Amino acid sequence: MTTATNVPHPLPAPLVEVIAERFRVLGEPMRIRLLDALREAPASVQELQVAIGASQQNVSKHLGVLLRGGLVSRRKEGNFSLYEIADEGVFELCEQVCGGLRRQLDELDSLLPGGATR
Amino acid sequence: MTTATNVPHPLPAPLVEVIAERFRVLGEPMRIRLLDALREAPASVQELQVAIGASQQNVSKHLGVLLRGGLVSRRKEGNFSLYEIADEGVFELCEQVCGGLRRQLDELDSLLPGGATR
DNA sequence: CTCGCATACAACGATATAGTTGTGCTATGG
DNA sequence: CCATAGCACAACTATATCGTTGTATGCGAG
Repeated sequence: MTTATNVPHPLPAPLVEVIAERFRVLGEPMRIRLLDALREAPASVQELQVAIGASQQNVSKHLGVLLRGGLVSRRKEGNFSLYEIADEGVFELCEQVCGGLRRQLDELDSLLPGGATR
Repeated sequence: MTTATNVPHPLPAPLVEVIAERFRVLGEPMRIRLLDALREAPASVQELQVAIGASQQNVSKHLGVLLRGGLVSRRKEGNFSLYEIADEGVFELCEQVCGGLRRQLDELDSLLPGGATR
């Protein structure tokens, strides 16, 4: 088991806020793309800007959100700022979301004329 | 293994949008609370309204968002609408988020004077 | 059929967020 | 010392979302 976190129910209000906050940080396509771009290795703002195709300011802004959210870490390397994934768990999160989406699609598929057997 | 979804990288743009969309749906405290309240059993709008302490309209609205997001399902039972968790995977998601939060706290804790040994 | 309850939907104001523009800060090189 | 590159931050506009108010719909009771 990768994560064993037994939480009480109903969830205490502050915890709910924190959980929602983390989801909200991830609820932006550009930030997902940034995290995906950082998947293999740390990168500078410029590299990410090129990889994603957005303005430097916008990339920096979203990286700031990810940084404050604790999802990435920043270290200055000479003239550059190198961003790095702080919690590899985010990829697991994304994969689980993909799994859920796939389940939904399969369910829809089985409702189509012909079902899932065709 | 509960979910085995191998996705290509970089993530194709439409997939990024869909993933972010799902996270965005979860990025609201009230919706987290609704899902948490539905954890054990399906419930009507009124029950959820009481359990959470929000207006009927607001509860119904957020349930609509969850419904359109495919996270809950709705079935009419006489005069009531019974909402039910559609994808149990959301709880796993929340627990993983909690795990990530705990890791962050532990890391911070180890940086305090006295470290994690005190 | 009329009334009342449970729910859904539309419109509105207030707040928040995304993306742009402009600018300041720091490090490197001449 | 000055110029430049890389990055972060503030201000601004447009859009989106939250929560509320008002109302419509559907079902059961009398």
